[in-house]
Amino acid sequence: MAATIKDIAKKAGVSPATVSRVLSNQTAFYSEKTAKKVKKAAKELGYQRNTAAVELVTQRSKVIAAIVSSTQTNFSDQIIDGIQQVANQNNLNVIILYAGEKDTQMQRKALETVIERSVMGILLIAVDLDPSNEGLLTSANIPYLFLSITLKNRELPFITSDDFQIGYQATHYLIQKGHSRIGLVAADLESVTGHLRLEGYNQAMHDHGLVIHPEWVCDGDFAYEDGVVAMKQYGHNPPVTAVVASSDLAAIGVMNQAQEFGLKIPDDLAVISVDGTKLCQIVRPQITSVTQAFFEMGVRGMNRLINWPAADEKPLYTPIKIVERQSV
Amino acid sequence: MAATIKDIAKKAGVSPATVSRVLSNQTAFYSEKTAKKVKKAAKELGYQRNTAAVELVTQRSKVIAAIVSSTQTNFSDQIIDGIQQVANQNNLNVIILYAGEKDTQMQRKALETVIERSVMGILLIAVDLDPSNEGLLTSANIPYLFLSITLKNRELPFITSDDFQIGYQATHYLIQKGHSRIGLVAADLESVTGHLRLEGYNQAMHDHGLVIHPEWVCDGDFAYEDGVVAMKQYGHNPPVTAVVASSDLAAIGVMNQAQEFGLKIPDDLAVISVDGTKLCQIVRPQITSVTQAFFEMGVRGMNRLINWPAADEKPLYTPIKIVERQSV
DNA sequence: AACGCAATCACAAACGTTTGTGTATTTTAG
DNA sequence: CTAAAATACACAAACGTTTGTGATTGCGTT
Repeated sequence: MAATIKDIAKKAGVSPATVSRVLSNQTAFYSEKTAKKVKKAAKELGYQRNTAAVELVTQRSKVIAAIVSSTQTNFSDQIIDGIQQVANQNNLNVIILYAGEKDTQMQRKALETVIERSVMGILLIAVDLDPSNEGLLTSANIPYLFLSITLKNRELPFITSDDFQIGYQATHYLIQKGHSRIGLVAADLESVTGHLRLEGYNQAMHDHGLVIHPEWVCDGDFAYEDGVVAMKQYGHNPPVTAVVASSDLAAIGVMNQAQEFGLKIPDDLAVISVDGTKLCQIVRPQITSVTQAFFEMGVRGMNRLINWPAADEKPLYTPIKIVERQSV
Repeated sequence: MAATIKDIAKKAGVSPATVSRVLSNQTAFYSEKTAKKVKKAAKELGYQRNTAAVELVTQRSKVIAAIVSSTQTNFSDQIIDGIQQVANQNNLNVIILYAGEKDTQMQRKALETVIERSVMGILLIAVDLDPSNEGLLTSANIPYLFLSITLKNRELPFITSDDFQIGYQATHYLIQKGHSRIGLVAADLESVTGHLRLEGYNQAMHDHGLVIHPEWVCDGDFAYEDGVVAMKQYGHNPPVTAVVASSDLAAIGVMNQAQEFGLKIPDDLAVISVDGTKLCQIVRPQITSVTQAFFEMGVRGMNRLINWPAADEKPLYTPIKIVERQSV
């Protein structure tokens, strides 16, 4: 059904080789006259290039794969925006695949899909790769980069925010505002990310001579529900006067549950969240947050992939900043 | 670098043809003994199939493309979840592409990308296709389906909610609750979707003998900001006692601005939104909504694509239901 | 011992493109 | 006016796989 390069060649009275060179603008190889004939024929036939054939012969593709885990909060959109922007500038295509959350099978399937297609680069957004899938990725001979996650395996390249700093600065900010009894919510302690944030939190407490109460930190998974269960654990008379929540959604969870308890935000309980997505601006009170540079993560990730294998760019971390709103 | 089927053939001492058949489980063609040898060799070489070659020769692919426009609110995640589920059941791959919002260029590029790859089906999620790109889509000879949008061009197949019913039922619900002065916010009147919802709204008002005030309907684009500007237009002493907002985000916008004005929700102003995403549950007060069956849209869309070209399934609309929460 | 039939495999063509190389044709230089 | 150089094109191989068809083997039956 679909027209091929040979059909065009026949119609224009030239060889397929010439058609190919015209269509890919190899200006040194053809005259303007034949170019016109070829382009006209191509248009009339509604020609669409067959990418499979192109990639087969050229042995490379112009697509970047972004593998995203379905996260509780939706910061990945911002990262993908950054990716898209750079892709457009460089005439690359971006395809996005879902890898579930902590779903080894889906991770594997997504990886196999993109490796079989031999994409030119793989960006893994917030995916905590199962060790059993690492081999697949590393031996595929395709540039790859983790985004928005700190990994156990430090050999794997990644770009993210400095999670220790996130924990430290959030806590430090609350201390500066006069708080000394500070909780940590939805910490996700099994992950490196969560662990580092906890360390930052601990360090900040320690630096200011505050005593650390392990029962003030609540585990969780960045989810809204984790925020509410944490707050329920604190109870009507919370032992803390402020909490740092590890995601915007978790922060909303604690705020809602706190209000359920009749507590006023920020007077009875101050809240600072990490991420700083639009959610912070649309809830009331608006949430003061440690805002991450997600868009920039996407941009830098793409640039790094494009310039592969660049010498190791040093700065692995995108900046964070505290945006003051109404919740503390 | 990467191992091919020929390498395996050499290593296992068989022909490439046999390797191919073993690897694709054409059980009628080989003995268990050679199968073992082949599989062993394949594993040792870390073989990954070259999809470009496969698709070139078989002339078909196992990927479904989902083209999404970057929407204000994020219901597309739910649709994609539905798509993914069916895809997994049928051993298909899903790739997602962004088409910007009302960006003709990006639409065209996304379409060309998937057509060149001759995917087996295209799902367009909430993309309002520019007429200039219609030809591309329709002449590509690839099954396609629009999701979550009502189109001007009724020739194009789509699955969505019944927008007239959305407008009608939302309005009717408010009337039943005793309201007679009802506004319509962020209506997106240029789109068919917005137009139909307005018709539903008008019809419901008319059916109950209520007078229609055109100045009570505010245009917009489903965005949060559209909600706040609409509310600002209504002012401190709004002429309406209830509004239907055309998205959850827009509803939050009016609610926030209303509270800014010192109005209590739902006592001074009732709000019903359409969509019913998780946002409705996490804001306070929780928003009563006309909830759409996004997940089901994805599922039905996929099934329709898979069974292409099925006889025209009749029910083009997925169900909607009103979920009562706290905002009216 | 000769035959037929499965079972198992190898051969080779085909998919649509890119690209190195060869070959006419035209242009330029001397 | 001739030779060299540049231009414009065609030929054909190659990419990695699938699949129709033909060849070989081994077995059981007479």
